[in-house]
Amino acid sequence: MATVTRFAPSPTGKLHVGNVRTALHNWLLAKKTGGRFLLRIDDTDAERSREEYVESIRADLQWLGLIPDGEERQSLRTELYEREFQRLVEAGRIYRAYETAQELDLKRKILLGRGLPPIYDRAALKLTEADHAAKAAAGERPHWRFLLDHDQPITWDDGIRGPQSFDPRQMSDPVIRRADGSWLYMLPSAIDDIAMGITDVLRGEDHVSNTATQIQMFTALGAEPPRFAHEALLTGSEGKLSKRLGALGMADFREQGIEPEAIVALLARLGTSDPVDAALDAAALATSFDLSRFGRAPARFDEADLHRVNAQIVHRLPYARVAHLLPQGMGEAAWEAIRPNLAHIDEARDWWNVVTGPVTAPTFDDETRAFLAQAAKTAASLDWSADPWRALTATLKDGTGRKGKALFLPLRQALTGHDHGPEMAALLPLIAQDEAVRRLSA
RNA sequence: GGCCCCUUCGUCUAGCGGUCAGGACGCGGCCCUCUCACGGCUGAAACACGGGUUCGAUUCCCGUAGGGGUCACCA
Repeated sequence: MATVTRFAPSPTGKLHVGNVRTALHNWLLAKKTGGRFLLRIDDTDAERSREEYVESIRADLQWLGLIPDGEERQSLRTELYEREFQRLVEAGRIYRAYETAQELDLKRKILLGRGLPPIYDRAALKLTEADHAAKAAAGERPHWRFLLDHDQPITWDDGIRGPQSFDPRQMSDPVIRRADGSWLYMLPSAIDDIAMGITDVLRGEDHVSNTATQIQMFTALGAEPPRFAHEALLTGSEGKLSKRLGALGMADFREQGIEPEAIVALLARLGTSDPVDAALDAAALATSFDLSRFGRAPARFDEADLHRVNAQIVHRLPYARVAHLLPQGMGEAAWEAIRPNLAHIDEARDWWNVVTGPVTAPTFDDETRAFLAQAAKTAASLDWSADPWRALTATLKDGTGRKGKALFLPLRQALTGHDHGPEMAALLPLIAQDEAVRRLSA
């Protein structure tokens, strides 16, 4: 059976590096075997879900090149949840409860105070039909809990963490539906994973305890649980996922001149034993993607690393990929000449301005001015279409005896106004001959 | 606080009782070179701490410290 993975964000905020990393890994896991990667908008929480975030999630995935092979939206699937819910009620796996949030909170605090784990006491399970009728008569509507099977130990072989086992007696029966009928995360997620044919659930380790209870849901729903893997979370340079990093969205990176390829390349490998590969094509990263290479300790995300990878990526980007981002008139030859000197694509403009001019050269001493005057004369007589830089420097070398830095640096400075920059052999042909002569004569 | 996971160069990590503790990124040096970048060579750089077990611990066990996660009518 082909691999089917899913990325299931709740649209309560913008995607940050942590989310994106999980999305990417799911994409890689699916594509590695030619499987499918699905997007599921987990918007059961109507209070916190916002349409603008749904759109920004889609846009960010698009930008990153993580195109979903399908999209579902939980708020549109409540009929399915209702059906499955009824099945579980009839099977006795869901029961009614009436404690208020405040009461539950109090119970938890009491348990905690006595040094006991804050597990729900199942008081509502002991209610009789008469009790329920009385509650109803008093206008109290129940919320609903999933009944964990205490006699069924929970185990799975985690793709990253290895064999896992949980004792359901140590866990609370999760509330799955509010009194107003709205859904909580836990059950719809399991129902959808079944309905969508998800074979592999890869998510952050903040979900391991959810996996434990959801495994019982899969079983109760009559389905074989998918494979699970939980990756260690990312931390910022000062531990945790810093507030700053958590708040940084893809749009912020975009504005900083970070290319999606750089984010993909770094996040694909960070926390694994594979070296970062500045690949332009995410599919190439998928081939070597392997859960067994993941560490179990939280990895640090360093923005400086991202900028470094970005520079490597920019140095490899083909003209076709960037043409629409370049200044008017800047062609492929110019891009290839300038590209190695860029950390960000938009810096191409600076070097293109050097090509088109005007440039401001430093002040030269008399001897150098004489040399440059001779260079101007030579340049004027050259065939500009035939490697003018080589011809120019060769002629001047013979004519003046200058060599090395003394030969090249003044020419570079006069022609570009800088003492560093792209290779002159590639840059000079881009500068018009008369313009070059003018700069050398100035 | 309970439970779970984790701790090897600055960073990401390999290691699965005996290794000069390896690689990658970064950093230093050299080479290449008109500059920057690339590339090549090279150098510095780590087993959190304390007890065990063992002929021998980075590796196994216990403890301490530290980090992360989780214990919601959030996802």
